[in-house]
Amino acid sequence: MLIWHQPTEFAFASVISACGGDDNCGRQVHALALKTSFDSCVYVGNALIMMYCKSCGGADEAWNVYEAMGFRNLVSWNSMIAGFQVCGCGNRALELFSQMHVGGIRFDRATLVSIFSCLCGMGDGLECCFQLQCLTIKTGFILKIEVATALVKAYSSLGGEVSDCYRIFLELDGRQDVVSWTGIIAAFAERDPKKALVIFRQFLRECLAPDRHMFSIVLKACAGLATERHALTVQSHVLKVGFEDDIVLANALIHACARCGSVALSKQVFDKMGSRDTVSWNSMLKAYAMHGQGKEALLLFSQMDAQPDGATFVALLSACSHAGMAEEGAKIFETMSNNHGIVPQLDHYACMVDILGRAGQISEAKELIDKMPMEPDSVVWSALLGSCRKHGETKLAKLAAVKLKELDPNNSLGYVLMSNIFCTDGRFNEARLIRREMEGKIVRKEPGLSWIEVGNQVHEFASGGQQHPEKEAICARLEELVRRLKDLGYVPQISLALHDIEDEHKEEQLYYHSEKLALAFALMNIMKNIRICVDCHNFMKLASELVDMEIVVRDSNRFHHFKAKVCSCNDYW
DNA sequence: ATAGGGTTAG
Repeated sequence: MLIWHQPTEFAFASVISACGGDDNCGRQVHALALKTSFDSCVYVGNALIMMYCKSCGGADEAWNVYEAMGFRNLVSWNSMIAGFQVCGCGNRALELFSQMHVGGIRFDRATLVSIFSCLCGMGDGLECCFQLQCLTIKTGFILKIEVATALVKAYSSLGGEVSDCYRIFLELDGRQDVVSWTGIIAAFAERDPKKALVIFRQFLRECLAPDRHMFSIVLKACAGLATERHALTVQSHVLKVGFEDDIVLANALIHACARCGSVALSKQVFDKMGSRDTVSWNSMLKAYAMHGQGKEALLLFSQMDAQPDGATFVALLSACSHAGMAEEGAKIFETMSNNHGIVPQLDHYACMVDILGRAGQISEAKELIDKMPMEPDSVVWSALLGSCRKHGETKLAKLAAVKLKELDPNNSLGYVLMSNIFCTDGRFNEARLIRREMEGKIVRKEPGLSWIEVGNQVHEFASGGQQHPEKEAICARLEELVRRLKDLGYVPQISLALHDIEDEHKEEQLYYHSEKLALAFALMNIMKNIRICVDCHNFMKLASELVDMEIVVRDSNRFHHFKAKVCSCNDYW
C-alpha cells in the first residue's frame, strides 16, 4: 500500500529544480506551492528563482519571486545574481552584489563566481575586474579554485594581461585541476598559442587526464599556429583517449587545419565524421571561404543537412566575397531572409557591402548601408573603405574613414587606408596630415609580423628584419630576389610607404616588410598578423613565377595562394 | 537549494 505523505519544502525545491528550463512544469509546481503556502519557504523560493531564469520567464519573473520572499538567505542572493548572469543582465547582477556588499551581507565563492562571469563582455568590465580582484584577495577567496578560474576567464575575455592571468593561476599553487588548467590555456590560446601548447605539455607531464573541454581549447590554440602539425598531434591524443566521435573536437580540428592552410585536411576530417551538427558544416564552409573557394562552399551548402543559422550565411557570403562571386552573394543574401527566415545581422551586411564594393558597385554598397535597420559598425565601414580604395572613390572613402575613426578610435585601419588612398592619388600632403593625426592620437598601428616554420622551428620576422640571427644572409638573399624580380617587371610601390623619408629609403622599407623577409628565408607557407600590402602582394606574385612554386600567405583576412604570377584572391583583399 | 573551463572571425 502506498502511503501518502505531505510533501516537504525540500520536496518542492527538488521538484522545481528538476524542472530545469521547462516553464510548463515549473509553473504548475509553483501554483501548487502557492496553494499550499510552501512558496514562503526559502528553499522553494530559491529554486523558483533559478527555474524562472533558466526558462522563458526570465529575469523579471525571477525578480518577482525574489521580491516576494519574506525571508532570504545567502543562496537567495546568489541565485538571483546567478540568474541575472544567465539572463544576460550583468548590470542588475552587479547592482545586487553592491547592495549586498554595502549592506554588509556575507557573500561566498558562488557569489564571486557569478559576478566574474557577468563581467565577461561588459564594456567597463576590466575596471570592475581590478576592483573585484582586490576584494577577492582581501577576503581570501582568491585561493578558491573556482573563483580564481572565473577571474582568469574574465580577465582574458576582457583583454586584460595574460601574465596577470598566469599569476592568478600559479598562485593556486599545486591545487590546480583540469578546469583551471583549461582556463589558463584558453587565456593564452588566442594571444600566444605557442605558449598555450607549452602549458598543455606541462599539464600532461603533471599526469593529469585531459578531458573534452581541454582538447577543444588546445585545438583552438593550434589554429593560431603556422602548420597543421600541432593540430594533428593533438588529434592523435584525442583518438588515444577515445574521443574520436566527439563532434565539438572534430569541428575544432576542421577549423584548425583550415587556418593552418590545409583545406584538404579539413575536408578529410569533415567527411569522416559519423554525424555533423550545424557548427561542423559552418566550419567547413568557413574553411572554403578563407581560401577563396566559393564554388566548393556553395556546393557544400547544397548538401547541408543540418539547420543553417546566422553563421552559415556569414560563411557563405564571405566565401562569395573572397571568390568575387557577386551575383551568387546577392542571391544568398536574399534567400537567407526570404527562404530561411534568418534576419541579416551586422556581419551579413558587412559581407554584402564587401561583395558589392568588390564588384565595383560602390553606390549600391552605400545604399545598402543607408538601408540597414541597425547602426553600421566599424567592420561595415571598413569594408566600404576597402572598396573605395580599390576603385579610387576618394569622396566616399573620406566619409567611411571618418565613421571608422568615430566608431573605433583606437583602430589604425581608417587612418592607414585613408593615407594610402591619398598617396595613390598623389595627394601626399593630405596623406601626411592623416599620418600625423594618427600619431597625435597615439593610435598605434599593429607592428607587422610574419612567421614561417622550417623543420620544427618557428621563425618570426618583423619589419626591418634586424631581430633574426641570420639577418645578413636573409637580407643578401632578399636583395638578390629583388634584383631578379625587377627583371620580371616588379616595380616597388613607393607611394605606399611613408612620405617623410627619402625615396631610396622608402624602397628599402618596402623590401624589408616581414613577409618578404620570411620568403627570402625559406620559400614556403607564410603566416602574418595584418593584411598583406599591395607591394608585398605584387612581390609574391612575381616571386611565385620566378621560383616556379606555389607561395601561400595567410594574412589577417584570408589565404593568398600565389602561383605563376596569379593570386587566388584575384587582387582584391 | 546556488557555484569555475568547450567548437565556427573579417
